[in-house]
Amino acid sequence: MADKAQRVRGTQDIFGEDAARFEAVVAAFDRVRKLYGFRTVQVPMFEFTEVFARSIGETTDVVSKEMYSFEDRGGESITLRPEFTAGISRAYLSNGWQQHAPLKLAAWGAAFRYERPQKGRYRQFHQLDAEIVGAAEPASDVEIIAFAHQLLSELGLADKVVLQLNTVGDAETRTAWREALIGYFSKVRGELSAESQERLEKNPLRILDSKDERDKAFVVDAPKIDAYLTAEAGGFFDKVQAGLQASSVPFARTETLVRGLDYYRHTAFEFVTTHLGAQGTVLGGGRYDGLIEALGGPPTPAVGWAAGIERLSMLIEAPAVETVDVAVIPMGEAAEAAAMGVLQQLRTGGIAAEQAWRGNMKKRMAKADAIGARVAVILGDDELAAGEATVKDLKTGAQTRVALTDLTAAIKN
RNA sequence: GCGACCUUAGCUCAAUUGGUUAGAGCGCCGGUUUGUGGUACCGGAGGUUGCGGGUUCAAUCCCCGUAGGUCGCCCCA
Repeated sequence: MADKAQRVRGTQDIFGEDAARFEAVVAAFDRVRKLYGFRTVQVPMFEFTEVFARSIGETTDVVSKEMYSFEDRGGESITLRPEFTAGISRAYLSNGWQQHAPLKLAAWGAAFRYERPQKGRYRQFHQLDAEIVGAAEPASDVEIIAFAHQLLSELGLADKVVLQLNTVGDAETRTAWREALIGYFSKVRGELSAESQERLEKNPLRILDSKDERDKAFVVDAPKIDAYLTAEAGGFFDKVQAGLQASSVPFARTETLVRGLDYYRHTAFEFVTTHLGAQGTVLGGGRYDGLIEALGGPPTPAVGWAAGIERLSMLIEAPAVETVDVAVIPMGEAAEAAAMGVLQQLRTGGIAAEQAWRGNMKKRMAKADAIGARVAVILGDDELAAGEATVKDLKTGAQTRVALTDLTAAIKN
């Protein structure tokens, strides 16, 4: 079927139960976000390539080989967003949103990454995103993590995920720790996995969460960040942990948790599950105090997270199927014409209604069941002549004649 | 980017060591006397076996390529 219309690899057509799951996740996000005072923001789906290159880091995989970049007709290099943080930070600068700081923002939508598709991993995927820009206080870290925790709890995932928490320290800490790690791993370089030998050059921190047994043996005794934390960084992390405890948000200190993207400082966290195979991270984030500066702005503290909507969708219980309350069943041509008016009356009255317009009476009743209707409005020549309709309660089977003008009220009761 | 497995009706799956009209369930359409349902029974439509090539008298089944999916690595949500 070479000619059969085919969708682009790694994209999805979300429908039926999948669509209901997706919607349930977004609805929960929108509900909880309001409880925490996060305002919605819409930023472009594409930006100048430079926005992502400068903020995420030229050497990262995301930038160096996973972006959907193209030249537009004006000759500008444009990139489909691979994540939300860079675009939101850019918007913060472009629009002078410093005046609103600290600014709590929530966004959701599509993001794009050219990767090998797997379960829970797509080339066009969808994220929930939360950011607090312009707040250096550890309380903001606590708040945004509490937000994430409540969201996951309301999605029924409290027992399926674990919050892993770590700090990568401030710039000074990070530099010192990084040097120590490079020194330590360089001595055993030859015994590391090929991937980790490469990481040693590009991103030594990531050796810590390697899955390779050869690496794990050395990771155990690798320099710990706690020994390199400055007094300030250590104090910050203490306050975050205390705040989480006060907020009843359970977490597991995970010393090997590091961030792949360059802009992170201090707090790093991930909600991880064992129910999605290799795609364990369901929500991840941290503090990125260095990012806005990297975009050419003033030093601006910020903290945020992103969650994969598809991954969350796969974990939650299936939502109840959507139903339509009323099925209007006309029999005969005159009734079919009259049904239009009945439908309009019901719908404008706030009642979900559909018309069964195909097949004999039996088929139409079956249609009523199929859409989950609890009431059938039957319209035939008899009823029409009397200006009435037969209203049938599909649970009890009870039928009553109701004047057409009273239909909406009668069904609402 | 690397490795492995998978790909048969709209959906989920069958088809004996390659053998001649590729089956079932669900769904869909129609019917079981003319306006009453979620069950049952009967009938029907629907497939160039992902696509391309090769081996063979013969391929859904073997080989190669290609596209997509799945699992792992990498990376990450």
